[in-house]
Amino acid sequence: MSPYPAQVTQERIVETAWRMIEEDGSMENLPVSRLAKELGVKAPSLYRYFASKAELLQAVNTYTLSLLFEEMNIVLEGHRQQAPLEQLIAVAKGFRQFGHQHPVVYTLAFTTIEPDANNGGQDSAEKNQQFADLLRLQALVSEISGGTHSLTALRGLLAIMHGFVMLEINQQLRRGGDLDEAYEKSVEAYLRGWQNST
Amino acid sequence: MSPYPAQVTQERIVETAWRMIEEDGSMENLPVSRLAKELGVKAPSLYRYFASKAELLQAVNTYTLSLLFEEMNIVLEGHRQQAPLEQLIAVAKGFRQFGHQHPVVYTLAFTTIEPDANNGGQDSAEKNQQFADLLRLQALVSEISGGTHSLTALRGLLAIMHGFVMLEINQQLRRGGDLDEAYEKSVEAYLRGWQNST
DNA sequence: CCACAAAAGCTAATACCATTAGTTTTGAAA
DNA sequence: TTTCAAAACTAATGGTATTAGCTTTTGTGG
Repeated sequence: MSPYPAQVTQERIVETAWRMIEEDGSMENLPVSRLAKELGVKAPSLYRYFASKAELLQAVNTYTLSLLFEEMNIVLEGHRQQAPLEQLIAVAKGFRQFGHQHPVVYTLAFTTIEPDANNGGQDSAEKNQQFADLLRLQALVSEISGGTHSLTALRGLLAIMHGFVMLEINQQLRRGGDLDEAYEKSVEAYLRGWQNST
Repeated sequence: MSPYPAQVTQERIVETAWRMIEEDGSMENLPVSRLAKELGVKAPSLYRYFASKAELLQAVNTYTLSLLFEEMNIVLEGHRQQAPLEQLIAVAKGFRQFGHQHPVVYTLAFTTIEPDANNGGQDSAEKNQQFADLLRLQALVSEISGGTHSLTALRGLLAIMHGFVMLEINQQLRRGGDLDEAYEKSVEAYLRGWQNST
């Protein structure tokens, strides 16, 4: 069909970059040249697929978030029959586990400031799906906090999950003790706190 | 005493870098050459004071954390007479305010992985002071959670504060609503959750 | 007042990286 | 077999951190 069939695809570039960033353990230590070599291609060729390295990293972040949300959905599916509190705790555990499994790309995804009006109307179905996932989570939270504060309560839950994982990844919680337990107990305390607040 | 008195000091380099990083709004867009020019000096001269740019950024982070802890202490001083819950809420507000006022250096300080055994025994009094500050905070938390879980409860508090601020800075909480209120309500819920857990 | 030594700064060079311009290769279709 | 457009390549540009080696500065001791 096409003269000179492509040797790489956007998807393969993104997934390879994603893997290499995580393996290298550093966010910025992936020269385009090294990525290109891994793909069996020279560096300038990649600029046919991405306008800049920043745009590539943006795609990596989108990929990371899609994996994270997918993981959360799987967890929810596995706990369908349980009470909202148990479901939320399960989600929280899955969230943290994801952060531990992919600390570098996780951090990258949550610390890159995406230039707002940059991508005109790229709602991208990705974002729509993630929005729906969050609504689903909010519905669960709502059953604990009551509907009036469900968005507020969801935000706090996201904050405590993300904050804990980030502090752990950056080794800012090292004073001994069981961090697994600290995480679960904290999430439980947070949700319990919303229960008693008509 | 010394022939040829220095035109810059470590302290001035760090504080200038700190200010420029925040003003530029980007963590890595501060070439050593630009920092040097601002200091009225050429780039290589700075290597007399720091072994590498990474080491300089490390010093910037230490400076950021010292300001943050100082701020928290000021808040505590101003709320001496109040109940533990009010003191902790005040601290939480101050923490978030600091993050908003210095988002770039804040993020940098909390996302730079410091190579553990790098600096041999640099306990540096800075760290000791911050450790003492955290103990003071833990004592307050203890009066709500009970002593048994005070470290766990403190960790959760740090997580919710840091997580919320980080999500805000990276614009990952944008769905309208009052974020000021969401933050305060979430922190309150969290602490309330620890109260009922003998 | 003068010379000197060492601290501090400077110039020049190296190696690396992102990105661009222009050229070459490839394979399907005519 | 010739053509052509996509895709990849080579070569160059401009910017960066960092190093090596030289020059300047100035307090101090003669």
